[in-house]
Amino acid sequence: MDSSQLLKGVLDLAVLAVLAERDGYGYDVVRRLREAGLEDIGDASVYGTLRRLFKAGALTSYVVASDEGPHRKYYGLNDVGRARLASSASTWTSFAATMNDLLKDAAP
Amino acid sequence: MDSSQLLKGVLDLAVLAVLAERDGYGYDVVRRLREAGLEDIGDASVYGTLRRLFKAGALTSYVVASDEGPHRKYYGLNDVGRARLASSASTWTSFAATMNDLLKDAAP
DNA sequence: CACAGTACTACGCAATGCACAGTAGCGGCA
DNA sequence: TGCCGCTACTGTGCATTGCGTAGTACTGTG
Repeated sequence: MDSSQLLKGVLDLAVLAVLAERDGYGYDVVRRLREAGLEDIGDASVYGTLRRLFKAGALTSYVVASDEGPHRKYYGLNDVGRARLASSASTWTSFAATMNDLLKDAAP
Repeated sequence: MDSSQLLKGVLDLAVLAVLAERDGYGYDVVRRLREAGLEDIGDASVYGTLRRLFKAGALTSYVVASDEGPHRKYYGLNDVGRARLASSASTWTSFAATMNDLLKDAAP
């Protein structure tokens, strides 16, 4: 099964979760998500998600010059983002529990 | 958070799971999914999924007359469907585990 | 200077859940 | 009889969103 569809609606949550640990810029978020196990994630998806979340008012953004490459656009959570993370996380948790029950009944 | 996006890529799995318990027709599958906890599921989504899975060769289909309403189009798993259920279930399980780890780190 | 790695942007596609509308059979009720 | 509500299914079109691809641009290395 292609796991890409599983990310729908969850990528926001995943991005918020890694930014909750510490601020990060796009390329960095991609690497952290891949290290966390989301290996097949596309970089364009992450950049798109960051822009969406920022546009939705859930993230702060500041540019930092780097001496190891181009400038870096850092993102961090604000109050809206933290609230969104909390609410999304609880929705995810109960949804995952429901799915696990379903699967348990089907394949005991 | 809107849970509808969470269903992306998982509705197939949920439908396969309920059909693994026993054959069912569209309306019945909708009810069973709602009882299982997927309360906001739309009926058109389920009918669409059943058609998609059938077209993909994962389901058998037979029509049964009913004396309590219109005819009922039953669906059941075949070998392809069972294989798909097993593979999707394992993908889901590991994906869910990854997400739970991510969330645990973010909100300990 | 070519090239690899880093970092970001923009465009368009494909999958899919869902709303809405339509068709149709059945039983109950006034 | 006529209407309503429940059951049951189909078809159309839309919105969201992850991703592929291409393009821009900076830095250090050989």
